[in-house]
Order: sequence, then C-alpha cells, then structure tokens
Amino acid sequence: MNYWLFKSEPDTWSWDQQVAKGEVGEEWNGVRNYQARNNMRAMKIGDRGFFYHSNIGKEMVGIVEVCRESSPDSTTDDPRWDCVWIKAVEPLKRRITLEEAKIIPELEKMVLVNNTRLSVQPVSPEEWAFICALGGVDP
DNA sequence: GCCAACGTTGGC
DNA sequence: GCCAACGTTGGC
Repeated sequence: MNYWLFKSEPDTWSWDQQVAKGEVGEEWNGVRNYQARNNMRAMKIGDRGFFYHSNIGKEMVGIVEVCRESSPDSTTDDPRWDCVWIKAVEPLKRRITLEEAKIIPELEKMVLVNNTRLSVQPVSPEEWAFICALGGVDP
C-alpha cells in the first residue's frame, strides 16, 4: 500500500464535492504534469491519499482511496494524459494546515512543504501515520 | 495581485 | 541538446 496527496483548489473541486460522489468516486482529471501523472500511474486500487485544499484553506481535509487505476483522462484526446479515480473515505477530525506542517519536524521532508507546485505527490508511511494521528483518524 | 519556482515549448 | 521565452501553480 502506498500513500499520496491530491491537491485541489476548493473553488474548482472541493472535498464536499468529492464526498458527494460517494462510493463511485470521481475521475481525478485535468492533470497535465508528467511527474503528477507518473505518480498516478504508480497507484494501485486501495492506495490511500490525503485530499488537500490549495489556495483556499491550504490544509489537508480528508482521506481518499484509489478506486480505479490509471486510465485515459476523459477531458482530453491527448494520449499522454491519464488519471486514476478516487473516492472519499472519511474527513480528518482535525484539519492539518500547510502552516502547521511546515513547523513540525516530522513533516519537514514532505513534498507538500518542499515542492509547492506538484499537484499529485507521494507521502511516506511515516508521514501518513503521523498526520493521521494528528488528524484523529485511524491510519 | 504579485511573484518565485518550476515546467514546457520551440528556435537554433 | 541548449536555452530563452513563455505559461502555470500556488503561497503570500
């Protein structure tokens, strides 16, 4: 099992919208960055990730699960781009802000803290467990 | 709204 | 294959 983090501007696609999709989940489309795409290609069904609100909030808000492995992005005909589907699992009982992550020594290596521009990124098992504990949810 | 960091494109 | 120009992301 691998762990990830998905960024979205809540203006465009929010956690609430993701939750509303229920068990079916939603295509994580629109990614046009090779690194982010490669991360999605590496995902397996059942992998988990944090759902992060960029720009507004700048915080991790919930847990999602990969429910369909990488397949063509329906929003483009360009064969370079494909994406996974994810579904909401549960909200964090306490949201973790970027500001907070930056000052926590255990999280100083997080991609979120060090590469602000990567929209789909890996999270280490240690970071995953640490943030789940902070967020009040089971890892 | 600004701008730093980063990616991509395309001319050479 | 280099690099200048340009575009985008996202924190501030």
